[in-house]
Amino acid sequence: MTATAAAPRPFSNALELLRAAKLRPTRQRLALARMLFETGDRHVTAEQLHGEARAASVRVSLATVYNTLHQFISAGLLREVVVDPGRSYFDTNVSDHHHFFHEDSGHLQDIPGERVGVAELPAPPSGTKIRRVDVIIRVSPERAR
Amino acid sequence: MTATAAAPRPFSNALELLRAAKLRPTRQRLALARMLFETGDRHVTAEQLHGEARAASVRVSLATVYNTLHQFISAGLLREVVVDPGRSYFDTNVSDHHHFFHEDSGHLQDIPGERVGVAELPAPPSGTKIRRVDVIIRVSPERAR
DNA sequence: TCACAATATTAGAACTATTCTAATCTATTG
DNA sequence: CAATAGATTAGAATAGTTCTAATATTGTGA
Repeated sequence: MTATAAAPRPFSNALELLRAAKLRPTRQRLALARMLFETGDRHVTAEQLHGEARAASVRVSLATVYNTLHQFISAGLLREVVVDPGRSYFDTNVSDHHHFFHEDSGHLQDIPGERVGVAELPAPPSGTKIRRVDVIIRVSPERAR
Repeated sequence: MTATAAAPRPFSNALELLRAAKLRPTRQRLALARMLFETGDRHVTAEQLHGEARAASVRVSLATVYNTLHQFISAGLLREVVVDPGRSYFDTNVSDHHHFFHEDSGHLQDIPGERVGVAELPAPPSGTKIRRVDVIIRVSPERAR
């Protein structure tokens, strides 16, 4: 049993990753994939990523950034984290984990380790199935509020 | 020690509740408070509440619905639940509890009992304080997806 | 009760994040 | 290298929410 396309990460490079996801390796997708996956885990908004791309002289439209992010989600390379009304965060860490959300700065941070979990997970309402459990720990500066 | 203004709920009526929150009992606020608090726990969006009001022939603008919801949040009568990008839910249950979110229908539901909690709550990042812990269990119809 | 000041409400404009459209461009395949 | 399927784009459109500034209502103190 060797490494297969189903494995969620260890892609040595963006090109491989796009191939595995059956997405044409266009200039834009390659650049975005590199920005997202070649550094450690990241939490970005579409606007942030777009800004970053332009700052790096990658010519890409905001529409393409959105398209690409959604394609990456469908491919299981990315997941969306909902913490702020009217702003979507995209998380490159797709393993089971949860988040600290810094309410003042809007910064999102993985909770390290596998230490957080829900005690006594309740049964889902009948006829439904649990798709995901999100734990958001909202924090703000000690003295604030 | 009799009932005081600090107690979060048992208000027999909307008028009392507004008084305790130091909000003038205007026609609109009274109507909205009744719709929100005189039946059991509710989860509504601003648009839903607005529609309901109009259906009940309460003349109130959407702007006022938003203003009022935010004032109720500030007064601790309501809390916001963030589960859906670009849509805010307002929850009349302000006690410690968590939610099932039905991804297909957009329906939000309290998880009954005090059974859900986070095991081994991690320490917050230094310099910060935990303001709230949200657990969202996302469900969808058994067969769907 | 009345007049006044403080507070609320409103319609509609504005704003933000996101999605859509349909025209143009690019990658892949034979 | 031509044909075609798929990708990108600018800009328009949309959805939810907030803002603005004009008007209306409420509580108060005489």
